[in-house]
Amino acid sequence: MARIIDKEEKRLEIARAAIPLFAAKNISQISIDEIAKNAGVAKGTIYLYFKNKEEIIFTIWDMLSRNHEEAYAKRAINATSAKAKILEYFNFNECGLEYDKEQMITLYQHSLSAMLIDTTGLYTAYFDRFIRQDYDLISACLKEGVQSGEFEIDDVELLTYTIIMLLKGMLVRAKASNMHFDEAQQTLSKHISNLLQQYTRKSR
Amino acid sequence: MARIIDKEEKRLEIARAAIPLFAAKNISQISIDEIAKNAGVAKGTIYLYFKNKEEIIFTIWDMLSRNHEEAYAKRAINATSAKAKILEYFNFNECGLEYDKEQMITLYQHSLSAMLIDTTGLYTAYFDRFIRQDYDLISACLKEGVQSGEFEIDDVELLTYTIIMLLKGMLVRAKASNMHFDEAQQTLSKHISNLLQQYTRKSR
Amino acid sequence: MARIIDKEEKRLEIARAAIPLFAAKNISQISIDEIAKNAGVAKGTIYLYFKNKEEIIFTIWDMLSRNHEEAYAKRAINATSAKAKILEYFNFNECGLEYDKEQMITLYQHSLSAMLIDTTGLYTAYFDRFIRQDYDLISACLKEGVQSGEFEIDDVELLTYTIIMLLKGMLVRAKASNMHFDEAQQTLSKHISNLLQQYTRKSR
Amino acid sequence: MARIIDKEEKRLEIARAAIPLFAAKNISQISIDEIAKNAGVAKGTIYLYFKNKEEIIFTIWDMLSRNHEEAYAKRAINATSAKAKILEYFNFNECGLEYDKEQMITLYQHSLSAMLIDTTGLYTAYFDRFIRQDYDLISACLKEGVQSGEFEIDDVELLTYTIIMLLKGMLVRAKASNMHFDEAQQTLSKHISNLLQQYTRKSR
DNA sequence: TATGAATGAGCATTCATTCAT
DNA sequence: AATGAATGAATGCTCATTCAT
Repeated sequence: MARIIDKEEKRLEIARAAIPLFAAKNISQISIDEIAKNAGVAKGTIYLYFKNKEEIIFTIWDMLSRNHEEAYAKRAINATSAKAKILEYFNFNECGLEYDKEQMITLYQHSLSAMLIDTTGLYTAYFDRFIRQDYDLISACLKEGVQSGEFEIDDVELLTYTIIMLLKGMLVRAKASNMHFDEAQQTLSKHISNLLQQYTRKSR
Repeated sequence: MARIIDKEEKRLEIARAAIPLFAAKNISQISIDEIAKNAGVAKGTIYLYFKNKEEIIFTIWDMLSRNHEEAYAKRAINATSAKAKILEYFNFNECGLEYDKEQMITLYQHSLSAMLIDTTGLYTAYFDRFIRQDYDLISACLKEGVQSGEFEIDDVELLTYTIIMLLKGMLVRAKASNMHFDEAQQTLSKHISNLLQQYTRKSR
Repeated sequence: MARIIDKEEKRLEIARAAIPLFAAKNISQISIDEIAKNAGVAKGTIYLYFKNKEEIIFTIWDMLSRNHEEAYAKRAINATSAKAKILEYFNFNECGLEYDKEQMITLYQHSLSAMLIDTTGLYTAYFDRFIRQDYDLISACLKEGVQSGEFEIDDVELLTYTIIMLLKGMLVRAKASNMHFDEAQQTLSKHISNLLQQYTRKSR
Repeated sequence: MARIIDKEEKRLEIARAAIPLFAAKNISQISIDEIAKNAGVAKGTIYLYFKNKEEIIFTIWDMLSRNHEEAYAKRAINATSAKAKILEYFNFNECGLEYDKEQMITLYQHSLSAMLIDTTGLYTAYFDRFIRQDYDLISACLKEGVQSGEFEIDDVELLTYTIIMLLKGMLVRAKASNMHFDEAQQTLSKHISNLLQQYTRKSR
């Protein structure tokens, strides 16, 4: 009998151990050797769990994304308005209690960076999936808000994309202005809140 | 004097010759050798004009930025409203007739990417300067619009940043959705136009 | 006793399962992992039956050699002349019905290749044994032919080696010219037949 | 001005320096590092003169082949008979005075080995070219001999290939029997001589 | 007997930069 | 000013073999 090992758990463990590395440096600047040492395994062991370096970063992004989704699912229940729901979706405070928030934002920025120079289509496709997810949720909220009379919106699609673009824009600005997580989070919320205010029915 | 101009001209020539390369590939994927061959000079010669690879890309970005500024300066004269002025500022159609538009947007995306993973602060500082330029111009326009009664804006700074973030967000979205220049340009204009509409005084 | 037979049988089974692999690729390009998967056992199990990778290929070559010997033994009975006997010895058509002929010739070529770059002496010694076997049989046939008046040969040893070298040369030529088994077999037979013709007593 | 360097000469120098390595070990067992150190240059320098490892070995083989051709051209003039010409063609004694003969035969054996396991077609194509060269020369000699009445041959093509195959077979046998150059050379000559004797017109 | 997780040495190739000419 | 030959550090990935279970 071979050693009993939860392959999936070990996989995630290795990925988790690599998070600080990926948050500190550019993907291309991180060597498999470093990742292995950080995870406390040999170089070859990495390849028992991941096909290549890219798969590691994708795994990390998946973990973060799932964490965010789960955290949002819990909090969304308490959201009383469509606006609150959307703001909650863009609240990255409570997702991934276990992870450092500064690391999280950096990872997000790195994923954005990787996508922007992607020539293989791999990163682009991966990223596009997330944009679609965001699109579905936000447009659903907006439509719900329109239905309930909370919002008055001519072009829901347009506004949905405006909001999505604001998030990406915020990540860029946060990096350029050297913002910390909290400031970036607050600024983003303020922007979205202010934007939605414009579409909120005044007569109520 | 003539010498200095010659030297500067050769510098720009080398940089210009490298534009297609930088538009086609990631910065890290372009070798000095390629740049030298494209410029028709020897590898060592590159180092007579540029301290390192990064200086070349900065030079290119400077060229593009200057082109855009100049093109905008010409067109801004004809803009009758503050809104028109802002939209004109985000019109990248006429700047740099000599450059391919698709290349331009790609270069912009690449600069964004480089900034997002910058650990030296070099790219970040460089990028931040552009954001500040944008900020100054847009906020000036908005204030002008408020003064003239065209707009009604509570928080000019906030709106200024919203607009700036929309541009960055558009670049990200364009890459993720594999948009071509024209589509991206039109979409951006529509977003900004729609946004400014919300702040346009209705009673007129 | 039964145990031992079982063990030997499993050994051969693993080796047999590896034949297509060794025929398709160079020895150094085949991993133990592949061999294990092809045999339906775990990697570690391979090492219970073979000391190392080389032992596997030796086992395969032994199997093929034995098959050929057995097939020849059956057919040799019907050979009426010394010439026919020799030609029969170089007839690889009926040996190893179970194996693909193209695979067999490739395996032979690979063994030749391995021997030619052998620095350990392991492959060389192994190969030399086969050459000796061939030598014994062919020279015996030739002597028999001389005795019976079928042949007229000055230097039996020389002719024996000429024939042996023709076989090796044929394998080389078959690879270089991308010949299939049938063509190679026919060409070889023709060469040997023609050669022996020169030593056949004409006055009969 | 850059240093004046005879690129082709340096290329050959590096290749020449690698000969003992390629004679001592299998191609795949030789690292670029070793080749560089043997040539007294840095690893990267190798790639200024060769596209990859294979190009080095091909260059070496080319050198040997050219040497042999040149040496043969000189000696062939003195050959009085077709038989002498052919034997001279298979005399590797005087070609490449500068090279060690044992190394030469080993290199030839290694080239054979590489071809026999070639799956890319690269080595096979390279090798096939040499076989064709041999074919052209030998068949020309044989035809000449037939014309002059020296030989009586039914099937020149067949005999040509027999001779070619004998050379390849000799290389294999030399390795298997651990022969040194001189012995192998003499044995080969004897085989060919004896073979051609069979086709020599007796009535003269 | 059988497993399969873990190991870690080994290697071709690229490329920014230097500097002798 | 211009050249381009030379450098050598840096790295992802494979795989035979071991060994705890």
